Formats: sequence, structure tokens, C-alpha cells
Amino acid sequence: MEEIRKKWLKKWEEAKVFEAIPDSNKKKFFGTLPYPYVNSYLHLGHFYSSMRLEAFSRYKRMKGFNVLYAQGWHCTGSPIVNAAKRIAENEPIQVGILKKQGFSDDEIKKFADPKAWVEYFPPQAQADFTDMGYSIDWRRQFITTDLNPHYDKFIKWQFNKLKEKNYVVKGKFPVVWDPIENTPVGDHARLEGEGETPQEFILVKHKLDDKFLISATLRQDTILGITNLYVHPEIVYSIIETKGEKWILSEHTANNLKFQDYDVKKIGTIKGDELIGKKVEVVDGRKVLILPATFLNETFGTGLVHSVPSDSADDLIALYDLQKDEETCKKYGIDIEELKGVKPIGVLNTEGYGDIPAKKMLEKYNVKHQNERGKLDKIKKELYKLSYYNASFNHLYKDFFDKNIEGVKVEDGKEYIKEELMKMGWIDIYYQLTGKVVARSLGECLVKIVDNQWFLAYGDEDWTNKARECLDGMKLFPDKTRSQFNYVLGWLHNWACTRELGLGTKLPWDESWLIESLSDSTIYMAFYTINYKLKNIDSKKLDDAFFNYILLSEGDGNNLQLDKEIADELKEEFEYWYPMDFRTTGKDLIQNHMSFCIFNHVAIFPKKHWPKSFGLNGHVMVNGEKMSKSKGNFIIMRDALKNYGADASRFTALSGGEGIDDANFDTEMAKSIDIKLNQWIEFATQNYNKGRDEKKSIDEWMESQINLIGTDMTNFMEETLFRSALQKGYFDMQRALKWYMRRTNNNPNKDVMNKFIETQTIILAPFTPFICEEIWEKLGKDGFISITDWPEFEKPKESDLKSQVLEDTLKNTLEDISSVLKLAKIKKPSKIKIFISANWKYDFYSKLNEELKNSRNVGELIRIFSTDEKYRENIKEISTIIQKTVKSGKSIDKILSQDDELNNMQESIDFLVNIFNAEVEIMVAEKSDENKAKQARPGKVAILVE
RNA sequence: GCGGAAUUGCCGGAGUGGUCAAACGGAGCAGACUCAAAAUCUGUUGGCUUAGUGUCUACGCAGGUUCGAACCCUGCAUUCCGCACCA
Repeated sequence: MEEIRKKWLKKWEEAKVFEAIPDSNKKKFFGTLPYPYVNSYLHLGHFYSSMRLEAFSRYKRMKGFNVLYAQGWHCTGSPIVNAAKRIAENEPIQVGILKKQGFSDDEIKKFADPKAWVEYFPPQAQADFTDMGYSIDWRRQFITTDLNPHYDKFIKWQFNKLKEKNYVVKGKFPVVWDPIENTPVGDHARLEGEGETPQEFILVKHKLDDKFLISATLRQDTILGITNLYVHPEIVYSIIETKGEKWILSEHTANNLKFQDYDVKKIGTIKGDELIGKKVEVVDGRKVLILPATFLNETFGTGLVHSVPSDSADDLIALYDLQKDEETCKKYGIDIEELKGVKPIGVLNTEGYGDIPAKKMLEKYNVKHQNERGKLDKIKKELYKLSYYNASFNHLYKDFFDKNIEGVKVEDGKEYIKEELMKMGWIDIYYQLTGKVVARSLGECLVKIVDNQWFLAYGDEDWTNKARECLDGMKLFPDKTRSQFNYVLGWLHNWACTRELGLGTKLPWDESWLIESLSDSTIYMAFYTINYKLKNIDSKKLDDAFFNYILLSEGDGNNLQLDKEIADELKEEFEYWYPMDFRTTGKDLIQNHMSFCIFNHVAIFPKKHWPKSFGLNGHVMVNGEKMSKSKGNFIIMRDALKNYGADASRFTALSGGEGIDDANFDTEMAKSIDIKLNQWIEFATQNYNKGRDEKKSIDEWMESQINLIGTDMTNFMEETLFRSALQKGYFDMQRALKWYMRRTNNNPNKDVMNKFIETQTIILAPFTPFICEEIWEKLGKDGFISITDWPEFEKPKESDLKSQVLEDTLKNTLEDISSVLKLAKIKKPSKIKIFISANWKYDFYSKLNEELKNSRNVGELIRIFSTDEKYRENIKEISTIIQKTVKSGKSIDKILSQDDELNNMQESIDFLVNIFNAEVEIMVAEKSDENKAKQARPGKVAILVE
């Protein structure tokens, strides 16, 4: 096998079979796969997705398309830079990863430079694809980032274009920040806190003389229910000056604010107990008490909170506890009677919980004291969801804001309240991490607001509408992903498209920024059409005017920095290949990359160059389990090649799944397929051009099988349903072959056998190209099977169905005989009598015909075996059969004559004799012979054993 | 919570209104071949059965529509994926 593989790789390369050259006489097919990120070897996940494109490309090529299949490599982003940095620091985990991949210590050292990754992995990935027999035009491969100056220019052009159309906007954005290294910290660069993100809190001001106490909350919806404040008596709070005001909050928060667009000047401190007992003015003008609480955490929120006992069980239980605690009240000089007068203020009507849901919750969970943290945390979560989705604002919200929002759901009014309070100056925004994040510098991270961040305005209404238009015109494989796409197109809003760190292209108008990886990979497929011809052109000559001319036909091409002739050639090639006909990848990319691809195409290109179709596939499992490094079932492509061979791996991958469901790579199957493919080489070469010339009915059956199966398979190929295609085109084909060989006593008709061998080999070629090329050559065929025409399968004819029905009847008869023999416990029967009904009712068919003409405009019938009287009466049942027949697309235009039937039957009977080694007699039951005729039924024959 | 997908026999997985006790594959069982194993082939894999084109129970659960539901509708339960600035 390995020799065969190498032989054909060499031949393909020498003949440049897969180099795509524009040919205006041929229809074209341009398929792409999102370029893989090159920080490691390619694995089965890449393999499965890419095989779908590879098989489709090969199929399309055989269908007569001029196919462009190109592949690039993605280097943009931070993972490589981060990994390189970790190697430079000799970090054990990262070093271990490379060690596991088989690198020596010396080699690993080189990976301290990000460039080393970019130089090492793309050729490896190329080798993996090539070794597996991918039909890629490698002249067109490229890497991203400014390491590739031509691509760099292309991306710059793209972003200038987007900016020109006002799709790139500037704004603020919170990032996780390491204050020691002064860098943003991505998920993978953290020692602790993977998955934690910045969360927006509302800072609420509470007026105390000339200062404000600042509390933080997620629940601005309950702001009118504030009954008091809690401060920790032992915490020393900071007094700061910011925004022209004096704020009191924890020192921790004061420090964090500095990173969030606040100009912070510390002017003093105040200990919590100095505040207790005083009163502050809250947002609605009421004066409320400041109370002591020891449950407060200095590093969470602002270190002090406002209390809404109606909708916060924590606040309520704390209030209850304090009201019982006379000693503490005395200590801080709180008027106990006044404190006891503090009652929750209902602000929301919560379905099933009334207006003081916190109280009901405490009762429900039987909470007696604020120390019962477990229960209280549970309540907090439950109540938050409940309020958000099931509660509405009560009468207090009728007049308080400009708009009356009484009765409005919290979900719908929360944002409005935020805006209003913001206008009134009572609140501000503060970001806090959802959990502790420690950077690799050991610095504890905080949230920084980046204020000159650039965004792609995917929320733009016109842009979104255009994207929807594009989607509506696209074919999706499978189409059930459409609703998901539709949802995503509407849901996407501003996408931060620039980064401070990593590899990439610099933002053309602000070179301190790099273009982010998901944003530089949206329309690059256009680059495949021209890049291989750019290699000899100085990248400096590739200005925006150049791309405008080539890709958008803007300008006359006379003032470019290169010859118009060259430019025109490029332009022509782009226009030949574009639009992209097919792009396929895993389903997880629906909500970012694939949607971005639509957005950016409609933003930049005219409608005729919008993408035509997308394919989405599931994830890959190995032997039914999720592939993961920890489970030890993580398979990289080159290992699959080594262990199972290219053809078997390809076959196994594609027969492992289709559609959006997860696919399963079954290693047992890979092994057995390898054996079966070898057997097929053997069979094909040994049986070609052999056999008899005489043509029998079974030969017609075989021909019709080839036709029927081939038709079905071709339909599956068109829909990228490769598993079904293999099911038909290989397993069903082989099953038919088995039956055929058995029926002909291994003496097939020469022409039929040749046709079968050729067909089977050709239709397997997209899946297992190496052995197919080899067989093709051994059969004495000229040229490559890779570019041989896909067979034209004829529409099923009368004869197809006739022989089909006959063979099916025969198979059924065989089965019946077996079961009768079994029941009768006879091993070697001396005689088998078969009764077959002869009274085909022509009046029955005429009724059928009539029914057909009435119901549908179809003039053809399927063949029905019948003797049963009830069919003549029961028109309803007949119409059912017709319905099904029409739906299944099967048709037959004539009814067999009974003589045909019997002649063909005789041949079958001979076969039965052979099988059972007994005397077989065919008997025709006359109408008068009721007992026997009764036993013959549609599609069946009666059997009598002696 | 939102959005998407799913739930079928021992397992994987077809099937989207009647030919469904349900394709195909795997696994198991029995048999053939063999000294034996592998491979291959044949049969078989819901219950009952007077053995019949019989009958009952079945396609997550509960209802509904229909002459008829694995398939359509409603509700519920469970599982998976995504919820972003990360490739």
C-alpha cells in the first residue's frame, strides 16, 4: 500500500494534476477550508473537516468542474507568541507539550521564537495533507501576518475598505489586565482563573454631606427598595476625588478604578465605624441608616453595600439579625427602635413570590441566620433569575423615571433604568472580574478599560440586513444550521477587532494595534485566486488601488505601480474563480468565523462575489469517545496515516459521520477497511475482462443495481452526505456484487463485470484515490482516475425495476423456503414445490391507472404482484401504494406480461435447485385451484414442502 | 436564562404520515468450513404463539390531530453545543 501511495503522489505531482488553471470553457468549483492555526500538528478534527472538502473537490473534478482547492495557514493571534514566551521561560508544561510531540531539547529551545513555530508547522501540515492524498494546488498556499508582506497588504486593504464604509468604529472595551506586566491576559496565559471575564457592575452613589458612599450592584432594578447601607466597621475606606466628586469606597476598588477611565485622587481615609449610625440620602431622596456588617469583603464590589431586603435574602437576614442584636446597636449608638422600624420596601412583583420574595425564599429554605452561606448563595442565584425573567416593576416605578415602567418586566426595563440613572448622575459603571485571575507574572489581574479599541460594527442594521440577504441566497449543508445562522447574524454586535499582542497585521491607520485573528480571516479566500502570481511582485507595489482594481474593478488600472497587463491577468483569474462555491468547517464556527465571513463579504464585495454555500460538520470522536489528550485517544493525522494508511483513514473518517452530528472515527473500522480495499484491488484486477458473453436476466439485474445505487450515491455526493454515499457506493455495491457472483456461480457476464469494476473504482476515487489510481492503471486505462469522468447513471428504466422485483421475489422466496425448512425441521428436502399465482388481474391495473390519472398527472405504474381479491375492492389501499410510488420517484410504464414472468422465473428456479440441492417444481395455481391460489400473496409465492 | 441540536432495538445509526418489529453497520448467539484459530459464508437477536400475510408491547414522558403516528401539533423531562472578542 505504501508503495502505491508514494507512486501516485509522485505521479500526481509530476503531472501537476491538481494545479488549478482558469479555463473559461469549463465551469469552476472553488472550495475552501478555514486555514488551521499552526501551533501544533494537525489532528483528526482537522482531518474530518478537511476530508469533506477534499472528497467534494475530487468529486466535483470528476463531474467536470475546474476545481480550485487551495490551503493556507493561520498564524495570527496570541497563542503562538504566548507559547513561545513560555518556552523562553522554560516553563515545564509548555516544554512538556513539545517534548511529547517528539522534539529534542535543542529543537525545543528554538521554539522560544514565535517565528520558529510559523516556520516549522505549516510545512508539516502541508506534508500531512499531501501524504493523505489531498488534491490541493500547493502553489497557492500562504501564511498570514506581516511575515507574509503580500497578505499583509491585502488585509490592510480590507480594513481600509471597511473603515471607508464606516464598519470599523472606535470604542471602549474592558480587558483582563496584568498590572505587573502591563498587558492584557488571555485565557491561556493565566495561572489561575481560566474562563473568568470582566463583569459590569453599577456603582450607586449615596449622599453623605459633601461626599458619596459608593456601593456596587448588579441589581439596579431594585434601586428604589434601598432601606439602609452596610459598611464594615473595621475596614478603612478611602476618600477619593473623581469626576469632581468625593467618593468613599474601599482602597482596593479605588485602585481598580484608576484602570477604568477614572481619574482618581486619594484625599483621605475613614474607618467604617465612623460612618455607622449616620444617614445618607439615596436616589429617591429618602434618608437611610448606615449599619454595621462584618460579612463585607474589602476586595469585592466597593467594600460596602446598599441593602434591598425585599429582593435580597442576604440583606434581609442581615437586617433581621441586627434587629435582634441590641448589643451591637448599643456599641455603635444605633437607635434600636428606629432600626426595628426598618422594613423591606416592595419594588417588584415577582410571580408566585409577591413583592417581598426574599422573605418567601428565607422561609422556603428555612434560613435562620446569615451564616448559612450555602443556602443563601443558592437563594441569590435562584432569585436573580426569577426576578430577571419573571418579575415586573411595581407602582413605585410609575412616576420615578421619565417613562412609566410600572408592570414592565425587569428583563425589559433594566437597561432603561441604567440609562436613566446614568443621566441623573446617581450611578457609574465599574468592571470587576467574575473570579480571581492570576497572570503568569504572578500578578493578580484586574479589569482595564481600553479606550481606543476598534470594533467591527456587526450590529449595524444595514450591514446585518445585507448579511441576511446573502444567507438567504446560500445553500447550507445541512440546511438545519440556517436558523442558527439567522440567530447569530442578528445577535452579533460590536466585535473588538484589534489586539495589543500577538502576531498579525498592523491596523493601517493606527499601527499600535494588531488586527485580531478572527477578523483577518474573513475574505482571504479571494487571496488564493491571485497570491501565487504575486510572489514575484514587490509587495510595496500592492497598494489599495491595486486591490481595488483587481478585486473590485475600481478604476481603469492605468495608475497602478505595476504593469496593467499583469494586473489584468490577476484580475481575470480572480474573476474566474470568485465567488467561493463552498466553505466547510466545524459547527462551532457558525457563531463567529462563518458569520464574519458573510458579513465581510457583503461589506466589501458586490453581490456576484458573495459566498455560495457553507458546509458545517460535527466534532470528531474516537471510538465513541471525545478525543482528548488526557484520555490518550488524541490522534494526529500522521499517526492515522502510519497506523491505517491513507485510503483507509480517509474512508473511515468520512464514513464516521455526516451532517451536523458528531462523527466517530472507528479505529477497528479503519483496520478492516484497509484489508477490504486490498481485497478490492485483487478482485478488480483478477476479474476484469473475464466472464461469459451470454446475457441473462441476472446480468440485467446487476446492471440495474449499478444504476440504482449509482444514482442514489451521486445524489448523496451532491449534498455532501459522504457517509450515505459510502454506504451506497461501497457497501451496497459490494453487497450487490456478492449476490451477483453467487447467482452466476462466479461466472459473470464480461461486460457487466467490467462495468461494475470500473464504476466501483471510479466512484470510490474521491475517497480512496490511491488504490483507485492503481487499479485504474492495472485495468489498462489511460490517464488519472482522479480526473476521469464520473459515470452517468441512467434514470431507472422499466427493465431495472422489472429485474429488481424479480430478484427481490427470488430473495424473499429463498428466505421463505429456509424458514419453512426450518420449521419443518427438514435439512435435505427431496422436493420443493412453489406455487405462483398466474391470474394477474388486468382489470386491477386498469383501476390503478384510472386512480393515477385522477390523483396525479402521472402515467406510470409500479409493478404489483397480486392475486388477492381484496385489492380489487379496496381502492383506498391502492391509492396508498400509488402515493408511495409517486413519492419514491420510482416509475414503470408497462406491465409485465405473465409469460415474461414465468420465463424469468425458470432461471431463478434453476438457481434454487442449485442452492438447496433438491428438486424444485414451479406450479401455476389456477383460479379454480382456490386453496393454492389463496396462499400466493403479493410479492410472495406459496411454498409446499414434501 | 437565551439560541441551536438531539432522545429509535445490546450498541452506533437510517427512517419525517400508511409496504415498520423498523434499513445499514457493529457486537452477541447458533451453524457451515477448519486439526484449531482468523477470515469467509448461512441463520438468528422484543414478548406470546393454536406458528397464521397471527397477536400484544415498543421509537424519552404525557396529551392532541388523523381512518391511521417513530414521523405532525402542545406541554414536560433529559443530554450535548454555543453565549463572544478566543483560535
